[in-house]
Amino acid sequence: MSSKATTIADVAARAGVSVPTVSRVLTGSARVSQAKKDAVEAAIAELNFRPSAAARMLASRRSQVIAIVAGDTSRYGYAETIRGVEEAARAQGYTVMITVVESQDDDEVARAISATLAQSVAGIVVLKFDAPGVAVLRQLPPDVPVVALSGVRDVGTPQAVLDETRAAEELTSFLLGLGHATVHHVRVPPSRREDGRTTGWRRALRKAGAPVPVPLDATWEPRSGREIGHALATDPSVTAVFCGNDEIAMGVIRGLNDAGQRVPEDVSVVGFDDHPLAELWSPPLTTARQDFAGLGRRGFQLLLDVLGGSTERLYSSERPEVVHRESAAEPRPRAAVREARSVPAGA
Amino acid sequence: MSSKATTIADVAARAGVSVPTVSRVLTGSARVSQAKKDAVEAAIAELNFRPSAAARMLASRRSQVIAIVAGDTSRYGYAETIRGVEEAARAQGYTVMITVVESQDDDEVARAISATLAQSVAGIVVLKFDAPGVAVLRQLPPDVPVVALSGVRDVGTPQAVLDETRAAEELTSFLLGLGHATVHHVRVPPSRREDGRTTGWRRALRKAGAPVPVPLDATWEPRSGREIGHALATDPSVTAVFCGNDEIAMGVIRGLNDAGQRVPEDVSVVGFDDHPLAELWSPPLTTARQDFAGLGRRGFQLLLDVLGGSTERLYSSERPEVVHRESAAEPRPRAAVREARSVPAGA
DNA sequence: GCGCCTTCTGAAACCGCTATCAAGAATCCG
DNA sequence: CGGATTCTTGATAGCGGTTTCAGAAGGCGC
Repeated sequence: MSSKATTIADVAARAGVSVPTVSRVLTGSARVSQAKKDAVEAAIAELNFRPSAAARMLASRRSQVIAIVAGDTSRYGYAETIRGVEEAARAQGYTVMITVVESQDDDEVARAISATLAQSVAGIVVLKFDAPGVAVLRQLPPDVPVVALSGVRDVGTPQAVLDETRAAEELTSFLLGLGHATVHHVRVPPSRREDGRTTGWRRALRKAGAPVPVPLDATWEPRSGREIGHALATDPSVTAVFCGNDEIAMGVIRGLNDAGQRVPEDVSVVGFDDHPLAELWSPPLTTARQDFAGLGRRGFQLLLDVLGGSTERLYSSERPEVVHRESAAEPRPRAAVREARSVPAGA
Repeated sequence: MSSKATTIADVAARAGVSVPTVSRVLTGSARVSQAKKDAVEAAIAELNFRPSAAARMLASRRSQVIAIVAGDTSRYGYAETIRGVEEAARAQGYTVMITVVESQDDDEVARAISATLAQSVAGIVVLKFDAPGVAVLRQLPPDVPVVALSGVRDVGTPQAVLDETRAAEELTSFLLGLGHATVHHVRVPPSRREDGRTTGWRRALRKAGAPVPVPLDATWEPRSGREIGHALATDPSVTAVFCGNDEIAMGVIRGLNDAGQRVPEDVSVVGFDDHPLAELWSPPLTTARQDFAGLGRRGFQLLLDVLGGSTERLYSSERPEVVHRESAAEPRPRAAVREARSVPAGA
């Protein structure tokens, strides 16, 4: 589908050299006299020749395409991570293909893997943020160069991680340190039995000897947080809430507000990710900043290492930084809580 | 990089048929006796054979890959549109490749086009939301199947559009109808000299005979809206603001709030897009709902029509629906404005 | 039972490029 | 100055499929 049916043979004819010589200047695989090189380059320019990636791939058994396999492409963390991978790949002359895996259903996972592998990609970056991602990773043939990107370290595959467990623990401990008796948790759909964020939260509570409430489940939709906020508002033991991500936190805050609770005066709410709108929300969200684009870039770099045949321990971890803003504060004293509660709810 | 070096020849040998026969069952291009067909299918399954897309492409000069060319991948509208294209493409067995064009710089545009075309794609979907997208569309060789996705209709290329001009006009008129003397406008980086949203806004003001303030320019960052909000707060003639997108609107509202102005009591603010957080914002945003994913799906469908050789007028337009929420209200009476202004700003 | 038309099927060519290899030209050395 | 190297270069053989094309088989009418 290239502009014209211009092939390497046309270029060779125009430049008065053989086909392999053109190939050599194209790939730089061997020396070519300056004169012929110039002639070839001129011919390429004049003919506006573009080598066919398919033919190259076939002949050389090498490819400049990488695939990103993900359960979603448009949600904040996913989109940012993809952006990071793409940027890094582009900088190195790689093209990126995207495969979406809808579910962890065997057929769907097999379809996605098939579609990806059929393209003769050089390597794969799997976004292991959710169950489909995990499933793909498990079913991928073992000899395919692959890097996993996620929030929790796993054995096996080379991977880049944002250590959400540690960050969640820190965030929860911070809330506890403020004087809250415990911290409730609203989680987003987990990638496995338990998310790193949930683990970190639980760990912090355990360490502090605080009671561990049952986590509440939100969907990826921010509005699901709102309903949970309504529910939370009816429970006077709720004074601090740790949400699986900022969007859910915003929903929860909204729900709490609907029910007349103020944040952070009545309830503290923290999120996760440092979404671009987190700082603009009222109140501005205390959260853990996740550098998704950076995760993507690190992931691609790792893939490059794998492709280069590196035998080192291919692993890169980074810890999200807790960002203190205004959605978390000390709990109000017991008496004050009662009092506030009897007052009609105001904006 | 396929799992094994399994080729069609291996399958043929295993099934006891010739190579072309295997190819025939693979592509369904010609009848094959049921017996051999079964044998081939069994062999394919046993060998876990996956035909090489590169080889197929080369031999058949056809491709099941489409490219999405976009100036960005992670911002809301872009990410959603990409999701829509990908979904529709996947449903039809197409694989999608992504090419990002950073700028409208000639070299960069040429690089992106080259990278895309080298992959022998079946067709291209260009996100014509910004200047780089427009530039790519202009420089693409004329014989490449391409569909443009955007907010303003253009001549030439087949395209799917979300008619933002009409929606912007409607939104602005609505504000005017509420009693505002004029509507200020904060625009996002435009794709051309003037955006559809800006045009619609201007048109509504003209029709109503209202003064046309100079538009203010925001970047894509929500926080840039905040600064503009601060500036807007100092101008008493500002009673209604139409923002280029919801995120900017949120920033503007935040900025207005910082300066002690309330929305919608003191100033009405409307956005554009109906971002998932728009309904959760305080106040919930009045905006125009843009179905980006739908745009993407329509775009892919159009591309399929182009590829099918359709000669009809390939064009699909949809009009965003105005969503009425609480960020827009009648202006307060003149006297009241004065009075409010003399009161110290409070949260 | 024979010629003619369908169906199936395999041999061979080819898609556009790279890898291998050997030949010819240029350069070097004692 | 002859033989040994070192460079360039083109012929040739694939890469893993698909696409003619023609032959082999089976079906039909008379």
